[in-house]
Amino acid sequence: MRVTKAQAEANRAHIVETASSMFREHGYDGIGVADLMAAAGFTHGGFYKHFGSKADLMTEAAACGMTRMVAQAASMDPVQFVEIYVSRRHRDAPGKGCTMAALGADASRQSDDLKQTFEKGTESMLAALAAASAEANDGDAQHVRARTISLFAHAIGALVLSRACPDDSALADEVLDVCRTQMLAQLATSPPATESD
Amino acid sequence: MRVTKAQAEANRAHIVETASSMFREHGYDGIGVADLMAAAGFTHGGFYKHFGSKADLMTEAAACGMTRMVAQAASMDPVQFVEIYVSRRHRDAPGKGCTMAALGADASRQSDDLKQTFEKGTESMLAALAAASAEANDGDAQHVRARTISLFAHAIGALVLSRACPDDSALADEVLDVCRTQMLAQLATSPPATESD
DNA sequence: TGTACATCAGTGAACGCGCGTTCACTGATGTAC
DNA sequence: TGTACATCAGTGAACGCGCGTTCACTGATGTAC
Repeated sequence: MRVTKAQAEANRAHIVETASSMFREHGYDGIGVADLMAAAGFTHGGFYKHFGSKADLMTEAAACGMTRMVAQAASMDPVQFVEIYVSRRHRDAPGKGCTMAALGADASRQSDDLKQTFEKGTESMLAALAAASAEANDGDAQHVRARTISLFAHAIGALVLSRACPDDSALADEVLDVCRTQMLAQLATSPPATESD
Repeated sequence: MRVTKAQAEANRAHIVETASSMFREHGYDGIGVADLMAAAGFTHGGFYKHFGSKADLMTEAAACGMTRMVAQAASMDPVQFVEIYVSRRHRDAPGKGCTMAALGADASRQSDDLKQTFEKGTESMLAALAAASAEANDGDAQHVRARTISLFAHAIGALVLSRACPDDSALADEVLDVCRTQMLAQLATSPPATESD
């Protein structure tokens, strides 16, 4: 049952998107090629017509997930970003959320190829966040970048810490609330001249 | 070859400690029972004389790793903690480092049993960090706790983000440096009355 | 303090299952004339 | 525009390997007398 070239490309893209979500939900080792293909509506045999290996799909899925998140972040100011990112909604739906928070720790044990994708995605993310931030604090790009990196790391940590708690854990919610408040307070302060380097 | 009861307990503890380190390095799915036992100096057959399952060992290893870290943190003030935790040395040696940073994301996809261990460990960690912090800011325990949670999350995020980058990545180092600076600046400011809730 | 027996930590082979990957096959699509 | 043939996306069975777990066995330790 050969399929239109355009259809084949669409199918491939659909597999990548499905995999991106499933990997975030279950981790790279928590979901198999057969299950991924089934979730996308195919049988596992055709997998290698599209990808060289599961590792290749992991890389493509990471790039896909990062790109999608960057597109979202680009349309927000930092305050909106924090409110959406550091939320129960995000924490409870990793399949729809940030690839770095869900898979960053996994990536650290995978190939440099995959890590390069994470690094590139991070740079894109920082650019998107800094662009919105720069409007307020234009002038000191270095400083904006530093604040943006710190903000992103803080948000990731809040999600990781909150997700490591059991369901209905009071601490899990407290972590999100406390970190969100802290981050918003941080954003509210105009860039202080506390810079040293 | 039966072994002294005391020796058996020592062996068991050694397996747990070895596993704690190996899990942090390779992830829960990245290392097998046979390899863990071999690393501890045994063959895999005896594993089930000590543990009911691999999942049980995961929980014990997490508790062990957390306890060890809490003991370290208890002897530091927050500034020391930040300087040691948010460092290249820590990032590059996950097997000797923080269980939450290495396995928190993995834990979120595991049993509630394991997550409860992570939650308990986190509470102990917060207590240890807050104890040192409280000396300076005694009075407002609520506020100290909030700052401590935020600090810990920030530190975890910095490590996760840095580790997701390839070896010799400039961004990986930048993330650590920027976050460390930010966190130390945060600690330097006396508790501001910015509290709202 | 000895002796006989039960216990059980540790060994190494084996089992069974799941997973990544391969392969022969199908039949619609693409292409050459 | 038709026709004949090559291509190749997708199917489903099969392979081989690794992993968690089980089991029969060993022999030193613990225990009862």
